[in-house]
Amino acid sequence: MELKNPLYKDIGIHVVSSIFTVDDGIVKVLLIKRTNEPYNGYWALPGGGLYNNELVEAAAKRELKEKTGVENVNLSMYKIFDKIDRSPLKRMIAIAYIGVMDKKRVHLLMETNKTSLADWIDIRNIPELAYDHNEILDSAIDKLKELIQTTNILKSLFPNEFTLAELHQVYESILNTPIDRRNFRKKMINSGLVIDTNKSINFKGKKPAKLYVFNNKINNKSIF
Amino acid sequence: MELKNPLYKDIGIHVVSSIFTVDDGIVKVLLIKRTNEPYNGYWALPGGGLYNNELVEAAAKRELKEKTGVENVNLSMYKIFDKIDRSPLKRMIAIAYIGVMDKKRVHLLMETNKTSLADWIDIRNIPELAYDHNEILDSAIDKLKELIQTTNILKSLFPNEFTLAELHQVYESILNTPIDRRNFRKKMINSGLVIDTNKSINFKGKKPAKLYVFNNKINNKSIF
DNA sequence: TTGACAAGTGTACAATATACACATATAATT
DNA sequence: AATTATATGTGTATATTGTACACTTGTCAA
Repeated sequence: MELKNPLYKDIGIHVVSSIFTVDDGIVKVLLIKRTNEPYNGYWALPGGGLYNNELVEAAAKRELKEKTGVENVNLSMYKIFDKIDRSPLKRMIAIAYIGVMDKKRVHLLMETNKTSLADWIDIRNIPELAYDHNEILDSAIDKLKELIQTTNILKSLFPNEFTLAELHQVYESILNTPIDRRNFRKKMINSGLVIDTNKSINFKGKKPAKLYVFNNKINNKSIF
Repeated sequence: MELKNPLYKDIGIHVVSSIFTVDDGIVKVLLIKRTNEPYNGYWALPGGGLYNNELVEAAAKRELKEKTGVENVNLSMYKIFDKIDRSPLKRMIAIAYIGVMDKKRVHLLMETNKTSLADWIDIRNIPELAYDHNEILDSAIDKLKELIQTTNILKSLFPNEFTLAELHQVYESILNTPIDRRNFRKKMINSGLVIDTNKSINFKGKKPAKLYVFNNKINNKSIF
């Protein structure tokens, strides 16, 4: 096909991921510290350029592994960031993904690899990020709030068994609002998002708590 | 920034739009007949390449106007289509948009312009389309069903006053299911999506029907 | 045995959804 | 002028779901 605009080939495609975890009630996002220009020394969302022979989501996963060491994460595309000047060197269109991980199951590349040092950062205390990544992260947080109410995205945070008390605390942390404990239990069970395993776990001095797992089928209506 | 993959610059970005209308109860989509290779003679969704100096949504609007004559349409990005071989000549990533138009307010370019002839096609009778456009259109139809229940996207179909009977017929056509007339009315009014104008219109031999307009604020919870 | 603790369950009330029936305004007919 | 056909407009009883709130239970430690 004939292309009208000679600069057409000069648009780059980036993938950017906002990976969240909940660490003892604190919602955190996975950031990398840049060690080269542009934005040398700034924190940024992990991401990078798309290769010609890979799918966009595969690129997001590859960059995530290369930059942070995190792998085996489910990603959902949620938005495109395309302002002309959002990257200083050349036009870059960012395709943004969102994901959730269990921090404890991840080994971060804490040694400096070619470009980055990764860490989990409290979302209530995000510094000035490289590029337009503050804007990308803000919209990812909004999307996360939506996704935990309509999908089983938190399955990645609790890949195995969990108690409803643990899940309750995560919902309150992410939605940043108190939720009645008893109604939360009813809604979670009725929504079909979680399944009773008929097993339970003992904590010292407390009544044993039932263990649940996430359902694999994805629901479609909002829980709250 | 150093790019690892020498083929990186060879990925093209396409925009593709699925524009819907409802014509006497029939849901139709705006297609163009291709008049050059590849897929010469096939129907296709209107779209084309992104220029270096324009926003993605602006490209979708520009291509829509060039290929069909349709302008002043609100577009919503809903998905990316990125299979490696979805376009035969070079790798093309399609960014897909959805929109709604009042057919009566549009003058299509029915004369052949450089590449296309446009027409409204019944979605129950879609032919084999160029590229992966059947797949793109199918997912657009699903998205349309979702959007009419959570946004005022149908404002484009009824930019001015309308009766609830007219709107009711459109909902039944798009959702392809009967909806109780009285409950539809209550939900529509209570949802805040529509506003009573306190005006009415007379049809021969029938009780005058109240006229409504769409609210500009966008709701966020499903109506049905 | 008792107390502390968080887990687990129930219930009354409010709000919303659903199914369904009758009254009303207009124009054409007699 | 009264009657009729047609689609508009409104109401209500019931079921379902959401919300607010209180008591009971199982374990460990004192």
